[in-house]
Amino acid sequence: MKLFFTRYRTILLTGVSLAAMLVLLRWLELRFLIFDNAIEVYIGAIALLFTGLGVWLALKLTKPKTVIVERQVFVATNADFQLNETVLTELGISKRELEVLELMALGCSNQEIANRLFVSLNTVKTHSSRLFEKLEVNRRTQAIEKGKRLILIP
Amino acid sequence: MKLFFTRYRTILLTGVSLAAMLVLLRWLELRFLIFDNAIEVYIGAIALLFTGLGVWLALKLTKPKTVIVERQVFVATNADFQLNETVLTELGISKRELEVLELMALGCSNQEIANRLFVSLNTVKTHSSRLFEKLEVNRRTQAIEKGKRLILIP
DNA sequence: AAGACGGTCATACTTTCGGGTGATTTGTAC
DNA sequence: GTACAAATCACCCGAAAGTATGACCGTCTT
Repeated sequence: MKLFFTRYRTILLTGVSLAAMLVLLRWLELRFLIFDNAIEVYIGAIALLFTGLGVWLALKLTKPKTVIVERQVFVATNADFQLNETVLTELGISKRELEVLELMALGCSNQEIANRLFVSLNTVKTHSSRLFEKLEVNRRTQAIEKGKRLILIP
Repeated sequence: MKLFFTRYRTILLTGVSLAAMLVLLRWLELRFLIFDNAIEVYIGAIALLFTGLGVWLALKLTKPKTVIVERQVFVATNADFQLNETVLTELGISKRELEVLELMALGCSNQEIANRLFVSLNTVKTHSSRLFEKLEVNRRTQAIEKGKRLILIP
């Protein structure tokens, strides 16, 4: 139950808020029928409400406009990186685990890795902890160091 | 196919729920047309209009979200490590801070660094936190990555 | 002498990590 | 068609990491 809620939280909340809005509309409609001199207030409320809805929709659905800000960065040329697949198979490290390791080495937090791989934070934790077992380390920094030594990452 | 679904689940479901909402609105509109007078149609038009206004407002007034793209400037591959002292002095990184960075890159925890340098855990935290400021990073993994790129550590 | 700087340490607090456990689903190999 | 590995996700809890702030003490400079 809790699982279901966390998984579809956004959708549920969206649904609930829409429903609430409809109820509110209905209520306003009833009030309007009773006090029929309040039409301007009613219209105003509607306008406000749906302006808000529009803003929300736009913010929710727009893709971020990308403004490219160039910044010079020093980078060591590791063009000679050749993944050591032998070690990879020997240690039984899966594709996904390697991806996690790569992102770790770039300095990503677990949450950032989760966002990039389109999986949950818990999944990343599972991957990383399996990875640590296979690399026989306890920390992500050690994993990065060992990964570089074993040529699993550039 | 299934992969596609899982990856874009949120987006798909959002789309579906929006579609459902539109259908609902359409249905309500029809009800109004059939059973009631034109006032509801009017209200509906207002709602639509102001939803549009909201969208327009949001799009017009929202600051563009900036995505910083780093342009890579290649630097000679240093097979044998040669500390980049220029960057070191430019960023104002002290000797002690560099030592902490080196040990971090070896995978040491703060406590281990403290033991190795014969200082307290809190001191290591202070050093690392100053280091992060100077390197403009938030995590030790990012510090390691940037340190390697700037050739502060091998 | 005053100030800047680097190094040291502390307290208090928040966030992130990592370990442990259990579960479902899916694709593949047998 | 079942057995298995890989991938996914959840929950709990304690440890580690990181933030913010303040303080003290040498050394070096002006």
